[in-house]
Amino acid sequence: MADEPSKRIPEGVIERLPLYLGVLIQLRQDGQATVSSARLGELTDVNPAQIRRDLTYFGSFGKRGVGYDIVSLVDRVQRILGADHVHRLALVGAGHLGSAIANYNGLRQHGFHVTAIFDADSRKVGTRIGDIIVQHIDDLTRTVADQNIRIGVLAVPPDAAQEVADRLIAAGVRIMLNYTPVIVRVPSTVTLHNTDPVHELLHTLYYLSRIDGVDRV
Amino acid sequence: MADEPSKRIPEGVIERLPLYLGVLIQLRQDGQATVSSARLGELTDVNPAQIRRDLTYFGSFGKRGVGYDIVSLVDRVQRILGADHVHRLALVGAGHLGSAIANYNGLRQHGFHVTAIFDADSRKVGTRIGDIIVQHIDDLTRTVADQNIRIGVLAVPPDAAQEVADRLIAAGVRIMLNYTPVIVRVPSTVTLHNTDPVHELLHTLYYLSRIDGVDRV
DNA sequence: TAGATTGTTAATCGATTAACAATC
DNA sequence: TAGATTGTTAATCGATTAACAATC
Repeated sequence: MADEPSKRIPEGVIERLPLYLGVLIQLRQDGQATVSSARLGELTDVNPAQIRRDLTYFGSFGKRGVGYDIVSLVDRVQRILGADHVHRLALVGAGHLGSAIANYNGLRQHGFHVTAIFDADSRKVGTRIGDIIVQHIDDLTRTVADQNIRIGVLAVPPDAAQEVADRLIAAGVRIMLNYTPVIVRVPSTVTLHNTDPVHELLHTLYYLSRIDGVDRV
Repeated sequence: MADEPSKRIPEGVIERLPLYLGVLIQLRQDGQATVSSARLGELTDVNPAQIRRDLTYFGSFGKRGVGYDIVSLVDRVQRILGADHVHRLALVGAGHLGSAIANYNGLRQHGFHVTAIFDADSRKVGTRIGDIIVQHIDDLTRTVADQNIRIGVLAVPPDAAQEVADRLIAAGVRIMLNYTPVIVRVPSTVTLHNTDPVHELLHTLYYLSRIDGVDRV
């Protein structure tokens, strides 16, 4: 593969690529042709030198004196991330959170297609969220395997999290997004990403208590 | 303040504290009295030396040969983060995502009380989510100021994000959780945290494409 | 050419971790 | 006491950034 890295790529680089991509797509939509690392730095709050360095891990995509061609850079970054083709998603949990995720347009724009939704509540089974009919969770293993789905999203109640995760993995899922507060155990072959609003709030909260006195109730 | 740090605390330390806290609360619930950094390391996937180092930024809370007293460590970490008292939250957007957040129990358990919900859709105004009656977004400024709310959550459509953010900040919000894919601009006095499932997926996706061949459609 | 901006080096900065003396 | 585990130092590791030669 042309984009295959020669050295180990720092985690931080991979975290920033989606950020660059988002801004680049925006610029492309605005009809811009090229962009400098300086401008990209303003738009993303990242040091321009860092942007240039991040990109050179994968090749040299810019033109000295000019900048980066936006259309081709979008293309390169998408290829690096593996976002240049469609990925099917299995969503487990058809509650408010599940519905929000299934209806979120941004996913489809980036090639993420939710093609299966599961719930344990039989009253929800058979209802539709967008184009997809909710299936019973007992059909998870078969459907995920049949559709060859590699990405799973956990939007279930906490006590179901680990069991559902195990089932998804057994059915072939390799990437999991966990929207549950539970610490889910996965084998090292699976990439797990946790999103808990509590963690995020607690984290930002620290800075609040330092900045101003805070009203202690 | 007893917990006031003497040196600059690395960002990573603050990010890990909520993780430790979650596990510690779990252990407390299980009736454990003490925990070693080794055990905490297993449960959080963090190097034990790092846990010890992280904690010593704020004092020495452990006992050599014994470990850490769980009850008092929970207390200390909560105080460090500012999670030892109640924080009111303003939630903007009463759609699926907003409902999911408002109904999420974990928030309340950590002292985060959603006390105001706003929406621009007049059909939603007056309806109830949990205990809270949805207000029209035009009441945002007054309510947020009156209730002295410092934390805002953006769960609105993308094109409304920046404007709502501006209103929240003008009304006194200092911490913002952005569940919108938009890059929101905030003054340096405001702490912003972005959560976009697309970014998270793109990020994990990179590792998938390296691990196995991936089925290119 | 003159001006702009990349790609890359080298210096700096900061974070992680191994190791161990202190001590419960 | 002997064993366990902290707190802390020092070494390692890795990431960020300033600076500038290359070059469009």
